[in-house]
Amino acid sequence: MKLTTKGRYAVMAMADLASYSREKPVSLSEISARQNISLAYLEQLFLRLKNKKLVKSLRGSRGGYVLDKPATEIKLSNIFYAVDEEIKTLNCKKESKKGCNNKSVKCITHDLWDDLENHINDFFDKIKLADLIRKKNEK
Amino acid sequence: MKLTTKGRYAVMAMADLASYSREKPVSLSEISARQNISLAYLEQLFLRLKNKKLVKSLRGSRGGYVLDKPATEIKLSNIFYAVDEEIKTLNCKKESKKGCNNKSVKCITHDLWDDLENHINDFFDKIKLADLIRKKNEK
DNA sequence: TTTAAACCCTAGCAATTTACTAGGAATTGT
DNA sequence: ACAATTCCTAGTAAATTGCTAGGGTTTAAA
Repeated sequence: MKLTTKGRYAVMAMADLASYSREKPVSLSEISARQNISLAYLEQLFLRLKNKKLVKSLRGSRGGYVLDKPATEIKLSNIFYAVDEEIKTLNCKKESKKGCNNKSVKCITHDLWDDLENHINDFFDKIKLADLIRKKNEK
Repeated sequence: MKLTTKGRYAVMAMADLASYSREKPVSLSEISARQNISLAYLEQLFLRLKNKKLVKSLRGSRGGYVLDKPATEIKLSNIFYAVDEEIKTLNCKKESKKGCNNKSVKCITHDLWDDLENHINDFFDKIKLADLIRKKNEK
């Protein structure tokens, strides 16, 4: 069970953006340099973040990105969702409450994995981008 | 972020074992049939579970496995650890509290991933095999 | 004493997923 | 004009996953 770079990088980049885009947009090459993430990979992530209205882009020279809403209103779960970082603990269907592994009954541990998924999602639901920045500045 | 079959199957198999091995050992082919997990794959998992003293084997005909300690004393985290299902959220080193991504400073989100890891581990530390069985029987 | 049912153990491998790279097009400030 | 940027799609090497294969060894029971 491990976090992929998609989710990890997306949160890192958003935190970077939130820290540095007070006055002017931040270009991906800046973020790339500061966070050590390849530029082309960042571009892919920001396409999705833009589609989900988490960031706004300013094209052309001196362009870049800014947050599309206050950092206090962006949950980490929003970021994860935007870049398709999925929390998947079940292979049986979630909706159909019975019928796992091609059987007619719910598997023994079905509810367990469901609980785990909720447990993790709660974690990301509770934390806002602003919380990350605050923590960083406190040090 | 997804759970691999190693951890998932191991917990399912252990829950099955705990439910059915009251009087006599349970063979892997029984578990394989009930849980829909390939026999050869189960064998691999049980080798590890045995090494970590979570189950005891009885070889030969009519043999099988039994729990090596009461279901109340087996945490899900023990099972995960036994089969190497790792919870990994960081790619930077955990011990060295600074120095992520080949840089000299801790990355912005280092503590976040650390917290997430603890959050997930807590979940598996709190739940015992016996809890799964109890839940199942209550229904 | 033979046989079958079980555990024991290692190696290998196909399919999938991940983590990118490549290559270009469109936009805009200077 | 031109340099810096975002925009967009494809492709692909490496790693990981989820097994399978194939041979042991042990033991109860016929």
